Amino acid sequence: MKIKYELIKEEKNTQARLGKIKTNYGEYMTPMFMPVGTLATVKTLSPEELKNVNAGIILSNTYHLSIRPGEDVVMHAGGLHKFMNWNGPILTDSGGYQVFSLADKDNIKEEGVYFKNHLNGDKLFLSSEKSIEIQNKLDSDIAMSFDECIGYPAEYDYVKQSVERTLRWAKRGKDVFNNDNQSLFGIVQGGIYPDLREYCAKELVKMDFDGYSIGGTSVGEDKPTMYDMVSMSTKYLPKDKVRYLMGVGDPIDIIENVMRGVDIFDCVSPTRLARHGHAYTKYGKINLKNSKYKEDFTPIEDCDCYACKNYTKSYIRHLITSNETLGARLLSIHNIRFLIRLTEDLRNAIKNDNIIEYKKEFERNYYGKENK
RNA sequence: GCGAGAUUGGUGAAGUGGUUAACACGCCGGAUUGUGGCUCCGGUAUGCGUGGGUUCGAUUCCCACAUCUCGCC
Repeated sequence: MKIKYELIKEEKNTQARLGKIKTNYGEYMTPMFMPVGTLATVKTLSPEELKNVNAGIILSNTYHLSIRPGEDVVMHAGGLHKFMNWNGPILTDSGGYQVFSLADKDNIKEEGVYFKNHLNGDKLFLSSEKSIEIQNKLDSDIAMSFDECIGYPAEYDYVKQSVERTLRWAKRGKDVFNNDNQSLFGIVQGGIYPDLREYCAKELVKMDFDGYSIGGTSVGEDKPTMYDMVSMSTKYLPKDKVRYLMGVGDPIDIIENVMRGVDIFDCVSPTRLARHGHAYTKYGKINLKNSKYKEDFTPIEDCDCYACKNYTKSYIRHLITSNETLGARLLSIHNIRFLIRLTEDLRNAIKNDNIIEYKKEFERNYYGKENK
Protein backbone atom coordinates (compact mmCIF):
# COMPACT_ATOMS: atom_id res chain seq x y z
CA MET A 1 0.00 0.00 0.00
CA LYS A 2 0.88 3.65 -0.30
CA ILE A 3 1.51 5.46 2.94
CA LYS A 4 -1.38 7.55 4.18
CA TYR A 5 -1.05 10.67 6.25
CA GLU A 6 -3.80 11.69 8.60
CA LEU A 7 -3.67 15.17 10.07
CA ILE A 8 -4.97 14.86 13.62
CA LYS A 9 -4.44 18.30 15.06
CA GLU A 10 -2.81 21.62 14.35
CA GLU A 11 -1.21 23.44 17.26
CA LYS A 12 -3.02 26.61 18.18
CA ASN A 13 -0.12 29.07 18.12
CA THR A 14 2.20 27.66 15.48
CA GLN A 15 2.11 25.59 12.34
CA ALA A 16 3.06 22.45 14.25
CA ARG A 17 0.96 19.41 13.39
CA LEU A 18 0.15 16.16 15.08
CA GLY A 19 -0.43 13.39 12.61
CA LYS A 20 -0.41 9.72 11.92
CA ILE A 21 1.05 7.83 9.01
CA LYS A 22 -0.12 4.41 8.00
CA THR A 23 2.49 2.21 6.39
CA ASN A 24 2.96 -1.37 5.28
CA TYR A 25 4.53 -1.94 8.66
CA GLY A 26 2.18 -0.26 11.06
CA GLU A 27 0.99 3.17 12.08
CA TYR A 28 3.20 5.87 13.51
CA MET A 29 2.58 9.24 15.05
CA THR A 30 4.25 12.37 13.77
CA PRO A 31 6.31 14.46 14.35
CA MET A 32 8.83 11.66 14.29
CA PHE A 33 12.56 11.17 14.01
CA MET A 34 14.04 8.54 11.67
CA PRO A 35 17.39 7.02 12.61
CA VAL A 36 19.78 6.77 9.68
CA GLY A 37 20.88 3.34 8.52
CA THR A 38 22.69 4.10 5.30
CA LEU A 39 24.15 0.65 4.74
CA ALA A 40 21.11 -1.33 5.84
CA THR A 41 22.12 -0.94 9.46
CA VAL A 42 21.73 1.86 11.93
CA LYS A 43 25.38 1.78 12.82
CA THR A 44 26.10 -0.39 15.86
CA LEU A 45 22.43 -1.08 16.66
CA SER A 46 20.47 -4.27 16.20
CA PRO A 47 16.82 -4.11 15.12
CA GLU A 48 15.83 -5.13 18.64
CA GLU A 49 17.68 -2.16 20.04
CA LEU A 50 15.95 0.09 17.52
CA LYS A 51 12.58 -1.20 18.63
CA ASN A 52 13.56 -0.59 22.23
CA VAL A 53 14.22 3.10 21.59
CA ASN A 54 10.81 3.25 19.92
CA ALA A 55 12.08 3.90 16.41
CA GLY A 56 9.47 4.04 13.64
CA ILE A 57 10.71 4.52 10.11
CA ILE A 58 14.40 4.15 9.46
CA LEU A 59 16.33 5.57 6.53
CA SER A 60 18.64 3.79 4.13
CA ASN A 61 20.54 4.84 1.04
CA THR A 62 20.28 4.02 -2.64
CA TYR A 63 23.80 5.04 -3.60
CA HIS A 64 25.56 3.11 -0.86
CA LEU A 65 23.53 -0.07 -1.16
CA SER A 66 23.82 -0.03 -4.92
CA ILE A 67 27.60 -0.05 -4.62
CA ARG A 68 27.64 -2.64 -1.90
CA PRO A 69 26.19 -5.23 -1.74
CA GLY A 70 24.26 -4.21 -4.88
CA GLU A 71 20.50 -3.85 -5.25
CA ASP A 72 20.21 -7.29 -6.85
CA VAL A 73 21.68 -8.94 -3.78
CA VAL A 74 19.14 -7.16 -1.60
CA MET A 75 16.35 -8.12 -3.99
CA HIS A 76 17.42 -11.76 -4.00
CA ALA A 77 17.48 -11.66 -0.22
CA GLY A 78 13.80 -10.78 -0.38
CA GLY A 79 14.10 -7.02 -0.01
CA LEU A 80 15.64 -4.71 2.51
CA HIS A 81 13.35 -5.65 5.37
CA LYS A 82 14.23 -9.31 5.21
CA PHE A 83 17.85 -8.65 4.37
CA MET A 84 18.42 -6.60 7.53
CA ASN A 85 15.72 -8.18 9.68
CA TRP A 86 13.80 -4.95 10.19
CA ASN A 87 10.06 -5.31 10.25
CA GLY A 88 9.35 -1.61 10.45
CA PRO A 89 9.01 0.87 7.61
CA ILE A 90 12.05 1.95 5.59
CA LEU A 91 12.62 5.11 3.60
CA THR A 92 15.40 5.16 1.04
CA ASP A 93 17.20 8.31 0.03
CA SER A 94 17.64 8.57 -3.70
CA GLY A 95 21.36 9.31 -3.84
CA GLY A 96 20.57 12.96 -4.34
CA TYR A 97 22.57 13.99 -1.34
CA GLN A 98 25.57 12.16 -2.74
CA VAL A 99 25.32 14.44 -5.76
CA PHE A 100 26.06 17.21 -3.30
CA SER A 101 28.62 15.44 -1.15
CA LEU A 102 30.49 13.24 -3.61
CA ALA A 103 30.08 14.36 -7.22
CA ASP A 104 31.80 17.18 -9.05
CA LYS A 105 29.46 19.90 -10.21
CA ASP A 106 30.77 19.40 -13.74
CA ASN A 107 29.52 15.84 -13.66
CA ILE A 108 25.91 16.79 -13.05
CA LYS A 109 24.22 16.47 -16.43
CA GLU A 110 20.69 16.54 -17.67
CA GLU A 111 20.67 12.77 -18.09
CA GLY A 112 21.98 12.18 -14.57
CA VAL A 113 25.11 12.34 -12.44
CA TYR A 114 28.48 10.74 -12.96
CA PHE A 115 30.17 9.69 -9.74
CA LYS A 116 33.42 8.20 -8.77
CA ASN A 117 32.74 5.23 -6.51
CA HIS A 118 34.03 6.43 -3.13
CA LEU A 119 35.34 2.95 -2.33
CA ASN A 120 37.41 2.09 -5.40
CA GLY A 121 37.15 4.99 -7.84
CA ASP A 122 35.01 3.14 -10.39
CA LYS A 123 32.92 5.33 -12.65
CA LEU A 124 29.27 5.31 -11.68
CA PHE A 125 26.17 6.80 -13.15
CA LEU A 126 22.98 7.58 -11.30
CA SER A 127 19.88 9.05 -12.87
CA SER A 128 16.35 9.68 -11.89
CA GLU A 129 15.12 6.48 -13.55
CA LYS A 130 17.99 4.41 -12.23
CA SER A 131 17.50 5.63 -8.68
CA ILE A 132 13.82 4.68 -8.81
CA GLU A 133 14.67 1.29 -10.26
CA ILE A 134 17.20 0.61 -7.51
CA GLN A 135 14.85 1.75 -4.77
CA ASN A 136 12.23 -0.51 -6.26
CA LYS A 137 14.55 -3.47 -6.03
CA LEU A 138 15.52 -2.54 -2.49
CA ASP A 139 11.80 -2.66 -1.72
CA SER A 140 11.70 0.28 0.66
CA ASP A 141 8.35 1.63 1.75
CA ILE A 142 9.13 5.18 0.76
CA ALA A 143 11.35 6.15 -2.15
CA MET A 144 12.76 9.59 -2.72
CA SER A 145 12.96 11.43 -6.01
CA PHE A 146 16.44 11.94 -7.38
CA ASP A 147 17.37 15.57 -6.86
CA GLU A 148 20.29 17.93 -6.72
CA CYS A 149 21.00 19.17 -3.23
CA ILE A 150 22.50 22.62 -3.70
CA GLY A 151 25.15 23.96 -1.37
CA TYR A 152 25.33 27.39 0.19
CA PRO A 153 25.97 29.99 -0.97
CA ALA A 154 24.65 29.52 -4.50
CA GLU A 155 23.89 32.09 -7.16
CA TYR A 156 20.26 32.65 -8.06
CA ASP A 157 20.79 31.69 -11.69
CA TYR A 158 22.43 28.42 -10.78
CA VAL A 159 19.73 27.55 -8.27
CA LYS A 160 17.03 28.40 -10.80
CA GLN A 161 18.36 26.13 -13.51
CA SER A 162 19.10 23.43 -10.91
CA VAL A 163 15.53 23.57 -9.59
CA GLU A 164 14.20 23.27 -13.13
CA ARG A 165 16.35 20.20 -13.63
CA THR A 166 15.37 18.71 -10.27
CA LEU A 167 11.74 19.13 -11.33
CA ARG A 168 12.41 17.40 -14.65
CA TRP A 169 14.14 14.61 -12.76
CA ALA A 170 11.17 14.34 -10.39
CA LYS A 171 8.82 14.02 -13.36
CA ARG A 172 11.01 11.44 -15.08
CA GLY A 173 11.23 9.40 -11.89
CA LYS A 174 7.51 9.55 -11.36
CA ASP A 175 6.88 8.49 -14.94
CA VAL A 176 8.82 5.26 -14.50
CA PHE A 177 7.61 4.66 -10.97
CA ASN A 178 5.18 1.80 -10.97
CA ASN A 179 4.80 0.18 -7.58
CA ASP A 180 1.61 0.17 -5.55
CA ASN A 181 3.49 -1.11 -2.55
CA GLN A 182 5.91 1.80 -2.41
CA SER A 183 5.40 5.54 -1.99
CA LEU A 184 7.30 8.28 -3.77
CA PHE A 185 8.18 11.71 -2.37
CA GLY A 186 9.10 14.85 -4.25
CA ILE A 187 11.82 17.11 -2.89
CA VAL A 188 11.54 20.87 -2.63
CA GLN A 189 14.76 22.66 -3.50
CA GLY A 190 15.32 26.32 -4.31
CA GLY A 191 18.11 27.36 -1.98
CA ILE A 192 17.44 30.52 -0.03
CA TYR A 193 15.24 32.06 -2.72
CA PRO A 194 11.55 32.34 -1.80
CA ASP A 195 10.25 32.44 -5.35
CA LEU A 196 12.21 29.32 -6.30
CA ARG A 197 11.06 27.44 -3.19
CA GLU A 198 7.49 28.42 -4.02
CA TYR A 199 7.84 27.48 -7.65
CA CYS A 200 9.44 24.14 -6.86
CA ALA A 201 6.86 23.24 -4.22
CA LYS A 202 3.93 24.16 -6.43
CA GLU A 203 5.25 22.25 -9.43
CA LEU A 204 5.82 19.17 -7.29
CA VAL A 205 2.33 19.39 -5.83
CA LYS A 206 0.94 19.47 -9.36
CA MET A 207 2.67 16.16 -9.97
CA ASP A 208 0.89 14.78 -6.90
CA PHE A 209 3.47 12.89 -4.88
CA ASP A 210 2.68 10.65 -1.91
CA GLY A 211 4.58 13.00 0.37
CA TYR A 212 6.94 15.95 0.17
CA SER A 213 10.45 16.53 1.36
CA ILE A 214 12.34 19.70 1.97
CA GLY A 215 15.94 19.47 0.87
CA GLY A 216 18.93 21.69 0.48
CA THR A 217 19.01 22.92 4.06
CA SER A 218 21.78 22.66 6.58
CA VAL A 219 24.41 23.01 3.91
CA GLY A 220 26.34 25.91 5.41
CA GLU A 221 23.71 28.61 5.92
CA ASP A 222 22.97 30.12 9.32
CA LYS A 223 20.04 28.98 11.41
CA PRO A 224 17.59 31.82 10.75
CA THR A 225 18.18 31.36 7.02
CA MET A 226 17.56 27.65 7.31
CA TYR A 227 14.33 28.17 9.22
CA ASP A 228 13.19 30.61 6.55
CA MET A 229 13.93 28.09 3.83
CA VAL A 230 11.70 25.60 5.61
CA SER A 231 8.90 28.12 6.13
CA MET A 232 8.93 29.17 2.50
CA SER A 233 8.64 25.50 1.54
CA THR A 234 5.99 24.15 3.91
CA LYS A 235 3.84 27.16 3.06
CA TYR A 236 3.02 25.67 -0.34
CA LEU A 237 2.64 22.02 0.65
CA PRO A 238 -0.77 20.38 1.04
CA LYS A 239 -1.99 19.69 4.55
CA ASP A 240 -3.06 16.16 3.79
CA LYS A 241 0.42 14.95 2.87
CA VAL A 242 3.39 14.30 5.10
CA ARG A 243 6.36 16.70 5.11
CA TYR A 244 9.86 15.44 5.63
CA LEU A 245 12.81 17.76 6.31
CA MET A 246 15.86 15.94 5.07
CA GLY A 247 19.00 15.70 7.14
CA VAL A 248 17.88 17.68 10.17
CA GLY A 249 18.87 17.26 12.97
CA ASP A 250 19.89 19.07 15.85
CA PRO A 251 17.41 19.06 18.78
CA ILE A 252 16.74 22.78 18.55
CA ASP A 253 16.34 22.54 14.77
CA ILE A 254 13.78 19.79 15.20
CA ILE A 255 11.72 21.92 17.54
CA GLU A 256 11.99 25.02 15.35
CA ASN A 257 10.97 23.13 12.24
CA VAL A 258 8.14 21.22 13.85
CA MET A 259 6.80 24.67 14.62
CA ARG A 260 7.08 25.40 10.90
CA GLY A 261 4.97 22.41 9.95
CA VAL A 262 7.49 19.62 9.45
CA ASP A 263 6.46 16.06 10.35
CA ILE A 264 9.51 13.87 9.79
CA PHE A 265 13.23 14.31 10.35
CA ASP A 266 16.34 12.27 9.89
CA CYS A 267 19.90 12.98 10.82
CA VAL A 268 23.22 11.24 11.18
CA SER A 269 24.06 13.30 14.25
CA PRO A 270 22.91 10.98 17.03
CA THR A 271 24.95 8.07 15.73
CA ARG A 272 27.92 10.01 14.43
CA LEU A 273 28.20 12.06 17.60
CA ALA A 274 27.97 8.81 19.54
CA ARG A 275 30.91 7.34 17.69
CA HIS A 276 32.87 10.44 18.57
CA GLY A 277 31.94 10.23 22.23
CA HIS A 278 29.21 12.88 22.49
CA ALA A 279 25.85 12.55 24.18
CA TYR A 280 22.75 14.70 24.00
CA THR A 281 21.37 15.66 27.36
CA LYS A 282 18.59 17.87 28.59
CA TYR A 283 21.29 20.33 29.62
CA GLY A 284 23.12 20.34 26.30
CA LYS A 285 25.51 18.17 24.40
CA ILE A 286 28.32 16.70 26.45
CA ASN A 287 31.62 15.17 25.40
CA LEU A 288 32.18 11.96 27.34
CA LYS A 289 35.84 12.09 26.42
CA ASN A 290 36.31 15.06 28.72
CA SER A 291 38.45 14.11 31.69
CA LYS A 292 35.88 15.41 34.14
CA TYR A 293 33.85 12.27 33.51
CA LYS A 294 36.72 9.94 34.34
CA GLU A 295 35.25 9.08 37.71
CA ASP A 296 31.67 10.16 37.14
CA PHE A 297 29.79 7.07 38.18
CA THR A 298 26.34 8.42 37.32
CA PRO A 299 24.30 7.77 34.15
CA ILE A 300 24.44 10.20 31.23
CA GLU A 301 21.18 11.63 32.49
CA ASP A 302 17.79 10.73 33.87
CA CYS A 303 16.61 8.75 30.86
CA ASP A 304 14.70 5.58 30.07
CA CYS A 305 17.23 4.15 27.61
CA TYR A 306 19.26 0.98 28.09
CA ALA A 307 22.54 2.90 28.37
CA CYS A 308 21.29 5.20 31.10
CA LYS A 309 19.57 2.42 33.00
CA ASN A 310 22.69 0.28 33.19
CA TYR A 311 25.91 2.20 32.66
CA THR A 312 27.87 5.15 34.05
CA LYS A 313 29.56 8.03 32.28
CA SER A 314 32.88 6.78 33.62
CA TYR A 315 32.42 3.36 32.03
CA ILE A 316 31.19 4.71 28.70
CA ARG A 317 34.10 7.16 28.67
CA HIS A 318 36.46 4.27 29.20
CA LEU A 319 34.89 2.38 26.29
CA ILE A 320 35.09 5.38 23.98
CA THR A 321 38.66 6.28 24.82
CA SER A 322 39.61 2.63 24.40
CA ASN A 323 37.87 2.57 21.04
CA GLU A 324 35.59 -0.23 22.15
CA THR A 325 32.48 -0.60 19.99
CA LEU A 326 30.15 -1.00 22.94
CA GLY A 327 30.78 2.65 23.77
CA ALA A 328 29.52 3.84 20.39
CA ARG A 329 26.58 1.50 20.69
CA LEU A 330 25.50 2.68 24.12
CA LEU A 331 25.82 6.32 23.10
CA SER A 332 23.93 5.68 19.85
CA ILE A 333 21.12 4.08 21.81
CA HIS A 334 20.99 7.06 24.12
CA ASN A 335 21.23 9.74 21.43
CA ILE A 336 18.57 8.18 19.22
CA ARG A 337 16.32 7.67 22.18
CA PHE A 338 16.90 11.31 23.12
CA LEU A 339 15.69 12.58 19.74
CA ILE A 340 12.79 10.16 19.58
CA ARG A 341 11.70 11.16 23.05
CA LEU A 342 12.00 14.78 21.96
CA THR A 343 9.46 14.11 19.20
CA GLU A 344 7.23 12.30 21.68
CA ASP A 345 7.34 15.35 23.92
CA LEU A 346 6.62 17.60 20.96
CA ARG A 347 3.53 15.55 20.13
CA ASN A 348 2.28 16.12 23.64
CA ALA A 349 3.04 19.81 23.37
CA ILE A 350 0.99 19.98 20.18
CA LYS A 351 -1.89 18.19 21.90
CA ASN A 352 -1.69 20.68 24.73
CA ASP A 353 -1.17 23.73 22.50
CA ASN A 354 1.87 24.74 24.51
CA ILE A 355 4.71 24.16 22.10
CA ILE A 356 6.07 27.69 22.47
CA GLU A 357 6.37 27.22 26.23
CA TYR A 358 7.89 23.81 25.66
CA LYS A 359 10.51 25.29 23.36
CA LYS A 360 11.39 28.04 25.81
CA GLU A 361 11.82 25.54 28.61
CA PHE A 362 13.85 23.21 26.43
CA GLU A 363 16.18 25.98 25.30
CA ARG A 364 16.56 27.33 28.82
CA ASN A 365 17.85 23.93 29.90
CA TYR A 366 19.76 23.07 26.74
CA TYR A 367 21.65 26.34 26.54
CA GLY A 368 21.72 26.92 30.29
CA LYS A 369 24.72 26.93 32.54
CA GLU A 370 23.70 23.83 34.46
CA ASN A 371 25.79 20.70 34.11
CA LYS A 372 28.43 22.45 32.05
C1' G B 1 88.60 -0.05 38.86
C1' C B 2 89.75 1.44 33.50
C1' G B 3 87.92 2.91 28.58
C1' A B 4 84.03 4.48 25.12
C1' G B 5 79.20 6.43 24.19
C1' A B 6 74.96 8.64 26.00
C1' U B 7 71.45 12.08 29.15
C1' U B 8 66.15 17.10 25.24
C1' G B 9 57.93 17.31 27.41
C1' G B 10 53.86 11.86 29.53
C1' U B 11 56.43 8.60 25.39
C1' G B 12 59.62 7.88 20.79
C1' A B 13 62.74 11.36 19.37
C1' A B 14 64.91 15.82 15.72
C1' G B 15 67.95 19.99 16.29
C1' U B 16 71.05 24.68 16.60
C1' G B 17 76.68 29.41 19.48
C1' G B 18 71.77 34.14 18.42
C1' U B 19 63.82 35.58 17.13
C1' U B 20 58.30 31.31 19.20
C1' A B 21 63.24 23.68 20.60
C1' A B 22 60.91 20.03 14.52
C1' C B 23 57.87 15.87 13.94
C1' A B 24 54.95 11.74 15.71
C1' C B 25 52.13 9.36 19.51
C1' G B 26 49.70 10.35 24.02
C1' C B 27 47.10 13.81 26.78
C1' C B 28 43.59 18.30 27.09
C1' G B 29 39.75 20.80 24.36
C1' G B 30 36.66 21.71 19.90
C1' A B 31 34.01 20.48 15.21
C1' U B 32 30.53 16.98 12.90
C1' U B 33 22.84 18.08 10.18
C1' G B 34 19.26 13.24 3.20
C1' U B 35 26.75 8.82 7.31
C1' G B 36 33.28 6.74 5.21
C1' G B 37 33.07 4.39 12.15
C1' C B 38 37.42 7.71 8.10
C1' U B 39 38.31 12.55 9.61
C1' C B 40 39.27 17.68 10.65
C1' C B 41 40.87 21.98 13.86
C1' G B 42 43.21 24.02 18.20
C1' G B 43 46.30 23.47 22.84
C1' U B 44 50.20 20.89 25.10
C1' A B 45 58.92 21.34 27.18
C1' U B 46 59.62 29.52 30.49
C1' G B 47 62.79 24.06 28.94
C1' C B 48 67.43 20.42 26.76
C1' G B 49 70.80 15.40 33.80
C1' U B 50 73.32 18.69 38.08
C1' G B 51 76.96 22.46 39.30
C1' G B 52 80.62 25.59 37.46
C1' G B 53 83.33 27.99 33.30
C1' U B 54 84.20 30.36 28.19
C1' U B 55 81.17 34.05 25.45
C1' C B 56 77.78 40.09 24.18
C1' G B 57 74.84 35.50 24.14
C1' A B 58 75.02 28.39 25.83
C1' U B 59 70.30 23.18 25.16
C1' U B 60 74.67 23.55 21.72
C1' C B 61 81.74 24.63 23.41
C1' C B 62 84.96 23.32 28.03
C1' C B 63 85.51 21.11 33.19
C1' A B 64 83.66 18.38 37.34
C1' C B 65 79.92 15.38 39.30
C1' A B 66 75.55 12.05 38.89
C1' U B 67 72.99 8.30 36.24
C1' C B 68 72.56 4.76 32.20
C1' U B 69 74.54 1.48 28.24
C1' C B 70 78.49 -1.29 26.10
C1' G B 71 83.45 -3.27 26.33
C1' C B 72 87.96 -4.79 29.33
C1' C B 73 89.90 -6.54 34.17
